[in-house]
Amino acid sequence: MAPDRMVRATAPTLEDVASAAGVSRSTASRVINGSPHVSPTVVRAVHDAIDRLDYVPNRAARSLANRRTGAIALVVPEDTTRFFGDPYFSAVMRGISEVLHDSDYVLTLQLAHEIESSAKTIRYLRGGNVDAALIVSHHAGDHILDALGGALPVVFGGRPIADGDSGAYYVDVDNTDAARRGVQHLIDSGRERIAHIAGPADMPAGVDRLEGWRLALDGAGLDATRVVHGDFSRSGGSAAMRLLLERFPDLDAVFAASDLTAFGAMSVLAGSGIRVPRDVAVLGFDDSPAAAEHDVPLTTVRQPAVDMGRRMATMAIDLLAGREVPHRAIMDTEVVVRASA
Amino acid sequence: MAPDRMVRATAPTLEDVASAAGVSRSTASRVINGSPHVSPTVVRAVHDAIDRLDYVPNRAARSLANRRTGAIALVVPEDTTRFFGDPYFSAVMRGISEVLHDSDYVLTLQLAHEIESSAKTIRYLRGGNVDAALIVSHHAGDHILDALGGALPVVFGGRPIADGDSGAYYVDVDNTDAARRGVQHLIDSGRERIAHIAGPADMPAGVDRLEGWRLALDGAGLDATRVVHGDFSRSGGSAAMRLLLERFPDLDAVFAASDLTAFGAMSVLAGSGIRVPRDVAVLGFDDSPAAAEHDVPLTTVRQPAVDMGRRMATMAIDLLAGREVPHRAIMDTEVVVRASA
DNA sequence: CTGAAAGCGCTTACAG
DNA sequence: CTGAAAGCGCTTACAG
Repeated sequence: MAPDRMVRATAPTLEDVASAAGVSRSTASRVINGSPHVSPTVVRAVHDAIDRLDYVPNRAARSLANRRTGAIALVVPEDTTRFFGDPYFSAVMRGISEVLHDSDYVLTLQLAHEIESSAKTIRYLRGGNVDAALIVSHHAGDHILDALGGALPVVFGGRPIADGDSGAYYVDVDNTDAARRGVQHLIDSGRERIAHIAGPADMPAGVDRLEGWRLALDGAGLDATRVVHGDFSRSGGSAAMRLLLERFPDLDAVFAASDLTAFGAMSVLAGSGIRVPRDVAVLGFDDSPAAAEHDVPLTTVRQPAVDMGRRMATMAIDLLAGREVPHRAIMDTEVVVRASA
Repeated sequence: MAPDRMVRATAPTLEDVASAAGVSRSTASRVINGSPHVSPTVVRAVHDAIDRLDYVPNRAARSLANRRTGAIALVVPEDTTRFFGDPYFSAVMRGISEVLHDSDYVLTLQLAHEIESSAKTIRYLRGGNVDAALIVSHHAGDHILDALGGALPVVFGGRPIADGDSGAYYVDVDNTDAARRGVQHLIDSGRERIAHIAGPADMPAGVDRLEGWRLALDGAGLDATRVVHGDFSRSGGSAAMRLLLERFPDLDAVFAASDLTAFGAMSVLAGSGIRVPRDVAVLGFDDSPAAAEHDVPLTTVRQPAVDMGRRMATMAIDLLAGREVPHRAIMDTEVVVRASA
């Protein structure tokens, strides 16, 4: 077989496999696609032939014949600098990539960095280039869904804006409750003047976490006015912390809407000679890899980002397989207590 | 036309375009592929038909017929946490994505996060699923090239390890000279005890920058012994800085092998009450977006990461188009002086 | 359980 | 400059 393999200039086709196994093309195809109605002997023979010939099905031919592309798009409608700078997104992406890697789908990447490129992306998605789309963003809205017009299954990472009757599929956490529980930890450990560096007011994750903070404080009869908006970024956290210090110098705790925000805040606190957690407790949100490694290990609300990515991919695959899939998957969160609070 | 479009359940094919334009399928195909031998009138008619029908060529059919996939793979053989945590990589990726977005190629993503998945990646790349591969890594070696066996064009981001007669294509900067010039700036501003937090000893970028540091110090007759190895990460920078402070408490400057490393180092310096740049000057490498935004804006050696990504993609496209392409593209660097040094 | 045959939607020599 | 025809490598009813 070996010399045979070396002689052939072109890759083996299904035809080659079939004749090597002594069956028809149809049967070989059935084996490859795992059809249940094939005799064990034949299955054996075909698999042997495949191994011997080192056969890999031609994606294009298969796709043309069965009208599926075998590709799933990952769409990133965020500012890419921010996207890549946020460990939450990397983790989600990793989860997606893992699942797809173990499936027969390939992952196609669409960074919609420019405004005009988003039209191009829509065109690409509608053009039958992929079987489904995964949209990872903090603020993707329904307009994308509308623009897609149901042309293909879409799964969002994070509840899309204006999720009403849109029937969108998404995976998320209960940001409100997660934040509430995190802040409750602050309260339980005796903090009374708890500030919040919120996320953007136009993103569900930002709004919901702010709401959770408020709920916890209200529940404890504490003042919920010490709030400043950040943008989930590190530098935004620094700026917000400076503002907070100026406006509410009496604060004894800060709940940052993201770990990145918390890091920025902590660097300002350190620069101001304020000790964490002695003077000010700091609570983050994410439990990114850096949280545990920080100088002062960060107490934070963990959301299972990698799992969320895995789930997104799995939902898409299930949808494509025609399985029943719930529209929303809400993952568990957990308050991870370390040194900062 | 409109009602016609709404009635048809299935997407228009080349056949539809051809008949709408009153030409044969062959001719329509020629127009679409920009063949020079078509009469202007016909070109017009076909384009009109395309617009009217909102025609998008079927990728699979085209690929099957012309034996090209129209896809380029982005392979990331790095620990993904690190990959996404490093702004250099995001920038490269962005550049790649931009160019491909404007081309007819789609970007396919292969995160080779697990050891075993790398075999799968190789299989995928060899299996005719993509036309070319872009490998972005700090330490990709020739074994990948060997494993690929010349099955498809490959362009590396960063000089691959053991780049001898391998004939690899890559884009990079002259790390040695860039580092040398950066350190020279430190020397020119009067620093005399200049330490270095190096990158890993098994990565070209780490080794070359270390060499550049050494060259500059040697050239000035300064001592080149204050060195500790980091890993390009922020936490690695912190750890290395602590070590440096312990072993060489007299240092008056630090050249960090990456901006991330510099940030980690600066946080330790701040924590130790050491002022930057007054007590210790800090020089980074990258000029990542965060460099300018840092509390103490970072003086650093800029490498044009986005452009490097663009170049990688362009090289691959040129290679696929059969154009002559130099094996290496070395991009310019620049010492960006800000506050930290 | 298996095979012959049609068909997926393009591209590309080959003639003219 | 243009068309008829073959072919790319699969999948999938349709028979048997």
